[in-house]
Amino acid sequence: MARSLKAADKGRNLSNFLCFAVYSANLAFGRAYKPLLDKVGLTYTQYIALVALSDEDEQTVSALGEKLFLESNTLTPILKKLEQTGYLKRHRDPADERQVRISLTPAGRKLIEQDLGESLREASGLGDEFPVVQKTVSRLRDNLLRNTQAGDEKKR
Amino acid sequence: MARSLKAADKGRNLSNFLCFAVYSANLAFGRAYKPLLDKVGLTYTQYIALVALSDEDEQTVSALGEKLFLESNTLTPILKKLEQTGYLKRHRDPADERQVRISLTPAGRKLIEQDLGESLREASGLGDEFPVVQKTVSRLRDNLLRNTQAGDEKKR
DNA sequence: TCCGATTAGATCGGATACGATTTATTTTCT
DNA sequence: AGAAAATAAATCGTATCCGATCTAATCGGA
Repeated sequence: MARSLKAADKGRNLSNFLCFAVYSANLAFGRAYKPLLDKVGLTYTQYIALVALSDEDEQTVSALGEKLFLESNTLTPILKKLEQTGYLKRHRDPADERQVRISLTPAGRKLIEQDLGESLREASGLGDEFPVVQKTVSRLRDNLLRNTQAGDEKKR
Repeated sequence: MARSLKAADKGRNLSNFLCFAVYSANLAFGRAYKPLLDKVGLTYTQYIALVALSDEDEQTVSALGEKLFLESNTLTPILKKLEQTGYLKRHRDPADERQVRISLTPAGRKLIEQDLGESLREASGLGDEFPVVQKTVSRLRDNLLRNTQAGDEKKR
């Protein structure tokens, strides 16, 4: 019954890569959210950005980027699109014209109140493990950023 | 000691979103791999594709796509790039000219043998949990695909 | 057999990620 | 005060993802 030691057992097949599990789970989340988000005309990333913005009004682009692990090169186009769609407003901070402050509009806030992802809690099939997995994966992320060059610019 | 019920406690702040944990962990993996992959001139997705190809020679694009949860619209450009770089070869199947067969070159196989991700096992900080998390996240992915519209076209 | 349906890849357009650079503003240092 | 350094956001080019469409090859039924 024990399998012989073929190439696949050397630890290099896909299922042995944690990075692939995370990569593909992320794709799966994107697809699971798609039908829900299509109804409100949002993409997955746009939705996540709105959730982060619901924390607090008048956040700057970099503060938001810190929560989302993204920078202005990625965020600026997304925020401009969300402004066009009417879910948020952007304006330069009069006290420091370099910064752009972002706030949800009532429409944006209303959208977040709907808790679109709730139905996916069941679809995850994790049951009581749900919060544990959440914390574990978050810890994994933080460890990776801390223990690799990925977080180096922060340390300087 | 108990916090009062503010907006953040209603379950909609970022840290309560499993999808965000997965999303950001995936970003973190991409950044952790980046310095390693830069040395061999590969991107994160290209590397994952090579790992999947190391399973077996002469895979078709759709067979590879099934492993990676991707389709030809995403894979074709990546595979063409990897062919240019010299890590794989593509050729039409003479028995069915619709299909393209893909195999690693010796250079591609040599690259995979190096086990580039090994050092990240420690950086993940998961210790003995590593294989458990791997399985749990894979299960999460499979459940999401099965329990949502995301996997619907497969059922028809 | 032959024509419509199916299948496998490829192509195209829109939306992220991200390194590198640019612009505008503010801070710092003398 | 004034020039250099630092900072915040935006811009640009490359590489994914993905829906929709296209093309070429194969299959299937009357």
